[in-house]
Amino acid sequence: MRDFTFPFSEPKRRLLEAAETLFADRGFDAVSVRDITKEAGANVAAVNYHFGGRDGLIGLVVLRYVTPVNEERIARLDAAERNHAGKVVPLEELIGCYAEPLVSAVRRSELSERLFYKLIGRIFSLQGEVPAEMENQMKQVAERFLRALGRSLPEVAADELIWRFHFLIGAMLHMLTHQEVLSRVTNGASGQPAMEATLSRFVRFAASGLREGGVPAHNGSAAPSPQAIFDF
Amino acid sequence: MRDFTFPFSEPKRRLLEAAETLFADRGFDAVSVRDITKEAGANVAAVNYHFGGRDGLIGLVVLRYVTPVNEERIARLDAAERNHAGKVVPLEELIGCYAEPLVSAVRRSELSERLFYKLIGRIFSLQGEVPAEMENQMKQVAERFLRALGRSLPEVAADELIWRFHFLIGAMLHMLTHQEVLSRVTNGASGQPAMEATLSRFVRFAASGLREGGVPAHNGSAAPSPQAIFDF
DNA sequence: GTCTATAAAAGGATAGAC
DNA sequence: GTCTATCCTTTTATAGAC
Repeated sequence: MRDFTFPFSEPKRRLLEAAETLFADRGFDAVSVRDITKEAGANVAAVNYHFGGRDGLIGLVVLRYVTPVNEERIARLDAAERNHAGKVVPLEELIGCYAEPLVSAVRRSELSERLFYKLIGRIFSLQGEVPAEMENQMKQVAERFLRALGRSLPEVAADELIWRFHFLIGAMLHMLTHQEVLSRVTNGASGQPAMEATLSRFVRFAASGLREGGVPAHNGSAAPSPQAIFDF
Repeated sequence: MRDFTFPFSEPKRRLLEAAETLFADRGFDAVSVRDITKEAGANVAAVNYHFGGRDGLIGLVVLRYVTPVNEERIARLDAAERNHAGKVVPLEELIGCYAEPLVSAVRRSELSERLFYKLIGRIFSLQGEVPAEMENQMKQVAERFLRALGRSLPEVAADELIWRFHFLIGAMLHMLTHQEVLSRVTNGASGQPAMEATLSRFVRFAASGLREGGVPAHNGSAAPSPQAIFDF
């Protein structure tokens, strides 16, 4: 996992931390260079000197959050495939390899859980304007996971699997980034469950959706359904 | 379904249309009042006169897109429950009542499909700063659909169902708002399927996830599973 | 590396003529 | 209702002292 914390001088680190907090809270567009330098106790010129301008800072913030997550995803997938040596990795485990690095990243972050997920949401709603390296990472991760998922779900066509994986990602991001909205909209009926419980719910939901028409649940040595059922 | 098109004068309508296009394309924060008035061929003061300022315009754009969708959701759910007179509405049909109004709204819109979904994405990434009326609508819609889903899935606990519905919403929004990203990330392997096909995939995925551990597919008179399975 | 001072542009809003 | 002209604030970026 790449370490983004070391190569930065103290003022640079403070600027970065201030930027992350403010960007998370108010959104990239709503935070000015002045807001950041003021919060960091630096002068207005500091952002230009250290990051080459506002856009350079945004790009760095984005990569600093996205890169460790994607690297951990690959590392965990490597480990899972090693552990199952040649055999198929259970679907729930694959989903865990993909989703959990996002959850564990919050612990390494200086940001609060609330702000961290808010920042993730803002990064993914940048739409077409994400840094090129972030999209490269997403490509590599998607390719690896789609290959692994394909081995676990041989009865699902490749393009069908892509879309199901896409749905999974949407559900995962929404789960993380819209917890507060859910709580408000349901008048608190969603509860305040620990992230582990929510993640477990998500994994079961997603695994079931990915299988769709195949075997309904995974219990170790269950035989996979020979054919996907399309009855809708 | 409320009609937002009638009560506006011609210049007001032009301003609104320009605002929607620009907001969709560049994001709310990135578009200035001057951009909008220039695009609409009006003068700078027009936005303030007609909408009481920039924020008023944004609020109107949001409600104009969200309200008809939510009203159609309720109308379709009403119709479905009427058609199944007292009996349980099939899960796939409920999901359709929720998701399809978003898809059919694009046809009524002056915006291209691409821009329409981009705008939807921007609205939902406003996070805590959405208009109060939008959140009220979301509350009422969620309440109605959760009740209906609960009748179709009596074996699923209420809070569990809330989270599964939350996952469904995330998958649906991501499906609509990140099609282009998916295509780029998969090097075009996701194809350019018609929205009907994608929606059908989504309905099957979501129904399967909502059932999770219950009966794997719905075929008319299938008996519901007596108990949800929690084996993860 | 860090700061102050300042340039140069763009932002929202409004007063008042028509 | 529509327009022009203008006010005032805030923005990014940089030049140049320390």
